[in-house]
Amino acid sequence: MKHVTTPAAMKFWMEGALALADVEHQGVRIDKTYLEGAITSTTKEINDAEAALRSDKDFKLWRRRFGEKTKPGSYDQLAAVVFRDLGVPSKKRTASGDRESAAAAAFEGLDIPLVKHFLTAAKLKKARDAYLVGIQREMVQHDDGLWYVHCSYNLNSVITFRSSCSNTNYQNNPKRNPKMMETVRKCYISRPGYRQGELDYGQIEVRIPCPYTFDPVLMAYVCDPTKDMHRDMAVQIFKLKPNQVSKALRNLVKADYVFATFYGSYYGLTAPALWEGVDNGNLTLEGSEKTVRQHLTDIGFTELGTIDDEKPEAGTWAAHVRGIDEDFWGKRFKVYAQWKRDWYEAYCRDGGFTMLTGFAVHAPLDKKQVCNSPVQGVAFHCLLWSLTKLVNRLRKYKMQSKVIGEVHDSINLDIHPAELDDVFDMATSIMTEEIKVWAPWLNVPLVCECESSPTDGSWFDVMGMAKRDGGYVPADPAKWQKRFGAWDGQLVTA
DNA sequence: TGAACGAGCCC
DNA sequence: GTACGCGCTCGTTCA
Repeated sequence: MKHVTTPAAMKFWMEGALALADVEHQGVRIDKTYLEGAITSTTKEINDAEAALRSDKDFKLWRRRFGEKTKPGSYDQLAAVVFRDLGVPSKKRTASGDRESAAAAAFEGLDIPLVKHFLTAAKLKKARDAYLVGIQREMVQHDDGLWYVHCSYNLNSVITFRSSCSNTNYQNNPKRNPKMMETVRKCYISRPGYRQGELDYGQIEVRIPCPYTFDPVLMAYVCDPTKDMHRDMAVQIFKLKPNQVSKALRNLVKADYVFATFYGSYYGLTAPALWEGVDNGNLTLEGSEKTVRQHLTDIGFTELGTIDDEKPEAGTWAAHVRGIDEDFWGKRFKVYAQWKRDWYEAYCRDGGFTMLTGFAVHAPLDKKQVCNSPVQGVAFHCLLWSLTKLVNRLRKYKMQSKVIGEVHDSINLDIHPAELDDVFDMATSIMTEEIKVWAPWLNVPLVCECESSPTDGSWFDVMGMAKRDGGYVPADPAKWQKRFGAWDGQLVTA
């Protein structure tokens, strides 16, 4: 057998399991009073949204079709009413092809109050039932009289050798939707007198491809802090000057083009996503009132173009993005593209591959999985190695700070205020320097981003920290001041 | 009662 | 020649 998991990888995995057991044992403190209030108020909002749904003029069609079986939470029923009774043309079908898709994306660009009320209620129900009620079900009282959840971290359920988390899943708490994020993350609070801390591996998903591919362009992007791949791609895709790229447009390109394309997407999916994305956020050019949509019209893009087996018609947005794809893999990241071909060919020849961390894989995978899983797996292994070191070192030095969670590329802690600088220095040393001894194959630097809440803060309250004059302070002091008042440094208030 | 499915949240 | 990777949890539907 050519590919065999190394004894070192086995040992690493077992030690990681022990460290995660310690994380599970610590648990995350829950604000029980806030949680109960949030469930009550969210329930009220759900009732209001469902009342609006029931009194909508189109709801009589729903009644007529489903009668006593009417369920205002049913996506099946929503699809029937909208795409049959209202005669709205559907853009896509479900995976099985059984019916029209009723996912939120299928209604983009439509202004149907019935749908708006349904989706408002659905989002609120998600927040309440999957998150708030999930936390409530799992929380337990400790001897200190306070309430905690103890999630399970699993190392045996992910084919890429990442971790997963269940009961409840700490790894998918809302972050993008501001209201949902606030509602849910305020449940997770610090132990009395502690701070919520977060240690992120910055850009790890574009750094780990470097030791596999040695792509010089990618390596230059992650080694030079003045370079910005997402901004560059926004400039190219939207034909702008760098200073016209807003943060929101950069984020759109980052999520819906760069990452999607790295993971194996293509213009057939990314072109429509960008086309609709500029309208969803009503994006404008930086320092201007002009919308990105108007800009696209001005430079001649007035049609998305069709996505089918044929090449999209010249002059359409789809044809333009197709050209971007060709440049992306054919020129900009051509070394990465060649690695993908070589790596997949070797997998087919050998019946498997071995990750940089020594994990052998023999599973039947498609090309995307073969090329993505060694990157995602190894990115997580860097996190797990660091987490294990940190857990063991905090114990060794009898420190009071505790690791309480992990989200693939970040570590969450309850940090004792007196230990704030020490924990951040220790973590930075482990995550950026000591890791190089364990991972000598790293050919680009790894970076650690430190975040903290005020003392007694919640997960909602964490903000970026920066080291100045030997100690850590808010990276954006004005923002911190506005939200929390004076920076409380390492003052011990408990 | 349980499984399949569709949906939506995370990295 | 190909068409976004990996999870967990929920409600609906149906056997």
